[in-house]
Order: sequence, then structure tokens, then C-alpha cells
Amino acid sequence: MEPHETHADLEAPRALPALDPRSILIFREVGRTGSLTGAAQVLGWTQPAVSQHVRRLEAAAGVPLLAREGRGVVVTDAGRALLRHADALAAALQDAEHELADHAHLRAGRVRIASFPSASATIAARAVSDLAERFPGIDLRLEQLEPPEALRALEEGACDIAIVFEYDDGHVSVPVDADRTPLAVDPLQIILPPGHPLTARAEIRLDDLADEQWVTGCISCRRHLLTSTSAAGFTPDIRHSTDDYVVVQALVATRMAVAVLPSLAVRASRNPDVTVHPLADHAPRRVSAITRRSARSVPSVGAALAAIQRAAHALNAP
Amino acid sequence: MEPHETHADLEAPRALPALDPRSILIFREVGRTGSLTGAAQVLGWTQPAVSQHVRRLEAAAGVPLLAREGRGVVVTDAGRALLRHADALAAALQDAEHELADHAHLRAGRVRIASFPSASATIAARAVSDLAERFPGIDLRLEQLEPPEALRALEEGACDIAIVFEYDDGHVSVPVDADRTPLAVDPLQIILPPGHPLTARAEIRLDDLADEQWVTGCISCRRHLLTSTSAAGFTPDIRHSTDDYVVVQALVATRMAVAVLPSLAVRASRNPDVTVHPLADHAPRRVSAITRRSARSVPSVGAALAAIQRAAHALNAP
DNA sequence: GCAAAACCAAAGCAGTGCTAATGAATAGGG
DNA sequence: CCCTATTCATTAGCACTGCTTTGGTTTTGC
Repeated sequence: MEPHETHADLEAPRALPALDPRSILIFREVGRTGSLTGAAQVLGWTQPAVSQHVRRLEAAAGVPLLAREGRGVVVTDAGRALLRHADALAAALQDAEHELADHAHLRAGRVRIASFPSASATIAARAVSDLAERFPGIDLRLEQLEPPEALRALEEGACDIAIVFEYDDGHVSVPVDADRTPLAVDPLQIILPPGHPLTARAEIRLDDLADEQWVTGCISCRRHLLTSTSAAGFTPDIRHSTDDYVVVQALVATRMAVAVLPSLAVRASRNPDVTVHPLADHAPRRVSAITRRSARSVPSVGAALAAIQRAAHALNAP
Repeated sequence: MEPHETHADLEAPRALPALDPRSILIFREVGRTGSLTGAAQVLGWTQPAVSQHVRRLEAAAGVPLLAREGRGVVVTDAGRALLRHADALAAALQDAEHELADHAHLRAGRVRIASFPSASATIAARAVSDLAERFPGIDLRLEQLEPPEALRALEEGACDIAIVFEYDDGHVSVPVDADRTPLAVDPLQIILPPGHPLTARAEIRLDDLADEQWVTGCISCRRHLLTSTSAAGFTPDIRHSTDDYVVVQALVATRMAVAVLPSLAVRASRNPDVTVHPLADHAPRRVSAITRRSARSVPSVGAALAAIQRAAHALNAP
């Protein structure tokens, strides 16, 4: 980091203003009440305290602001000039306080949520509508991203909350300064066409489906399926592939294939022409919300995270 | 001064803003430089000092303003909102400083001078043009008032400098908290028509004029004349009276009367058809500038007073 | 003429607000 | 891949700011 000697004036040690803004605000009260004592009462101080502030202001300005007229004071021309600017100053401060209060009290703010499709349609959609109703001032933005992209967006500061899933075998790489909030345990389910022989079975295992034709979902679901079937001792005959769970169910409904789908995807959209069955010997995927640690104390982000948790719990047990 | 109980909220003890304006300005530097360390360097402070200011701001606002991102910080949404208002605040402060600096360095200000006619045409006119040239920014106002009215205006705050005269017999009543600046000793002079027998005399005394017809000036000059002639042992035959010294000289020029005029009045306008003679046995009137004590430290008033003194001295001995 | 009101002055003292020193976490470079 | 430099947090310490207290002056009102 080289010293910017070429722009010495830009780099010049800019001191704080000679006029203390606090003193200006105090002087403003003097102008409003017309006396030092009056201002002191308004401020809850003693009179000498106010007097000292005005004195310091006058020393910094090089101009008398008050003319001491026996008992009482009168504002000078310069004092009147200062009072005009003091109003602008107080207004700017008020505006700043109001806007920050809006953020603090959830009347303003922005939350960008990234979520994978089936969670978008269930948890996120519910949370967003909940938040929008409770806090209309918050600017809510939902983007559809698969877990790796969602985490990258989080890392780049492009989103505030990433809703992701992970299988036990392939952990998502969470950024170092991020917090994980578990949302749901999402079991996998077998999707069969109506009338399929296995629909009568009480329990279905993966290797029961070794001879079927398959349609798979998104890449990580597909990878997980391959890992699981390999463990079960067979290689699935994958004929179709799509990351759209509606399409998956449609293909199953037309008896072109069987599929394994997370229960969230079925919750999001259930094709009436398929049957859904628990998959016995299979670890569920886990859904969680990831936030940057520093973002959790931002009120709007905290509220959004809470709403997402509520939505997830409501989904788990209603 | 009745308590405004009816508007309790207006009278409510308005505390100073929760957000310290100084801290906001410091945070503004953080926003500009992008780091706490950078802001500290600009301000000539250490890094923890800046850090504490930001921390206090965040505590007061209830919202994080910076997201600590490993090494370095990033401004949050709320922080950006505050930075916008911080610019307005800094601008208001700058404007205030500039305007007060204008007053301090005589680029702005207002001076209201009250003066009696002959001083207006001589001392005040000279001082005003001098000031207007040196300090074009100052708003100069000259009002024509006889001494008693000028002092009343001063007392009421309607003017800043009163140029007055007084005779030894009748002192003007100077307000308690006022300062007197002697300007000139203004001797009385005898005004005679050309060819008057006395014009040949080396020295003229008042009682030489006991048998003349008189024209008198303003009321206090007339009163003073009566006092003086009474001491000299006669009562003047006053035929005409006017407070306009041009008219006085015109009447003398037409041989209708003789007169006594202060030398300032002759300086202001000299009728070529009259002769002017010193009045030997007569105390002069004294001209001085009166200011409120508190006004003398106002730069523009001080400069005006100095200019008036210069003008008076230039008039005395050029 | 006295009492009340308003401001100034000086002294005292508590708390603010800075510095100094240290530690932790990260990014960049050899 | 470790090593170093950078940046921020934390803590302790201390000086000085800034408020209060007390007392005095001037003016105003009864």
C-alpha cells in the first residue's frame, strides 16, 4: 500500500469539524428557548454546562453567537446564521435516526434468500409470505439456486440466507464464517406408477428396484442414487434425467420409469397418478439454512431466518 | 412567560440525539476509506478509537453497520443508509462553518449605523465607503437620527453603532452597557454674511452678536446657544429655525441673520457666500461613537467602528 | 430596597474517549 | 504449504473533556 503522495490533498489528515455538532444542537435549543437557562432545563442540564458549550462554539467560530444583554441573551447575526444550519443538521440527524430505527424495528431492510427448488416451493414460499405479511417494509428476494451455487452466492455477498440440502455422503462445503441452522430432515421416497407390483408391499428396499428403468433428479440426487445403488449391489438403468420434480412424477405416471424423490419435492407438487412409498434403508437428506455469522445480528435477516425455521417446523408436523 | 402546558409534547425534555453526530462523521470516514484502520489514519487516531465509535453507533442504532468479514469490514445495508445521511450532515456542518468563517473574516455581516446629519455627511459617509470597498460582503446601513433617537435605537437593538454629539452642559444619557469611543472635538463657528462689520475682527466673542438677528439649528444646538448667550448676558433675537445646515447658511448668505454652526456642518456643505469665523469663548461639542459592549467583539461592528475612527481622524487633520 | 432571575467565573470530579499492548483470523507470497 | 503482513477485537490504563457545584454580578419586578 503505497502512500499516495501524488494526491497529498486527498490524503490530507481531514480533521473533524472545528464546530462540535453536539454544541451546535445545544445552541439550537438556546435559540429555541431564547435563554441558556431554558436550554439547560430542556436538556436536563445545569446552566453553566450550556454556557460552556456556547463559549466553545464562539471560540471555534471566532464570532460571538450571543449578545449578553444584562439579564438574558440575544442571538447575534452570526448566531442566527448558525441556527439556520443547525436546523438542517438536526433534520439530517433525525432522518438518520428514523431510517436506522426502521431497520432495527423491521420496517426496512433487505433479505436475499437463495434456495433449491423443492424448498423454494415449500419452506421458502411459506416463510416469504409470512414475513411479507408481518413486516411489509422488508424487501424480500428469493432466488432459485442449487446448494453449491447458493453457497457461492452467500460467500460472494450476493445473498443473505442460503437454504441448502446435503446427503450424509457428500457434505456441502460451508464457508468458514458461516452458521448452519438445521431446518428439516428430508427422507427419500420411492415414486411408483399406479398398479406397480411393489405398491402392495409394506416395505420397499432399494434393491427391489434393481431391474427397473429410472428417471433421476438433479445431479447431486443422481450422484447420491448411484452411491446408494452401488452399495445395494446394482447399477440402475437410468433412462431419463431432469431436475424438475414435476417432470419426474409425470414420467413415472406414464409408466416410463420409477424414481426416488425427496419428500419435500413430493410435498411441493404431488402428481395424483403416482404412488409414494417410504424408502426403508436409505439415509435422508438434511435441509439447513446457512447465513454469514455477521448477518445474523441484522434484524431483517434474523427475522427471515426465524420465519424460515417456523415454516420448516410447520411443514414437519402439521 | 406562561408555561405552555397545553402543548406538553412541545415542551417535553428533548434529549440529544441517540446517535452521536461525531461518531457518524467518523463512520463516514470508515465508509469512504473502506476500513477502520484507514479511517483512523485519516483522522490521526488509532484503530481501536474508530472501532469504539462504530461500536457505540451500532449499540445506539440497534443495527450492525459493518459486517466483519475476516480481515476487513463491509458496510451493511443499514450502514449504507446511515452513510447517505452522514453526507447530508457533513454538508450542513461545512455550510455552517463556511458561513461563520465569512462572518469572522468580514466577508459577511451587517452593521447598522445611526448618525446625526453633519456627521452622516462627513464621518459616516467616509467610513461607509471605506468599509464597502474593503469588505464588499458586509451589509452596511446608515440611518439619520439625532443623538437621543440614535441612542434609543441602540438600546432597542435597532442599530449597532450610534454616532452622537454632546455639549458639555447637556450630556447624552448613554445606556449602561455601552462603550463610548471619542471621535472628534467639534468647535462651534460663527457664520456671517459677506461684508458684515465683524468679519474684519481677529477674534469674535458671542456678546459681539447681541444685537443681531439669528437663525438656529437643531433643538439641542438651539438650547445650547440659549445657555451660552444667557451666560454672555443677552437673549438672542431668534428669527428663524431649521435643523438643515444648508438652509442656515443660505439664510445667512441672504443677510437675513447670523448663526453659530458646528464646524462639521460647515465641512459637510460650505456656502461660498458666507464667511466662517472661530468662536473664541465657547466650548466645543464632542462627537463620539456609542456601541453596545457586547457588539464590539462582532467582527463587522469592530471593523466599522475602526473605519469610523479613521474617518474622524482623517477629518481632523488632513 | 429587596427578592428573584439570568448569566459568568472558578474549582472539583467523574466518566468519556483516547492510547498502548496483545491476540485472533485471514489473505497473499515465496 | 507455511510464513508474514494486515486488519480488527479486546482489555487495561490514563488524561482530559465536560458536567456540577458554589458563589458572585447585573438586571428586573414588586
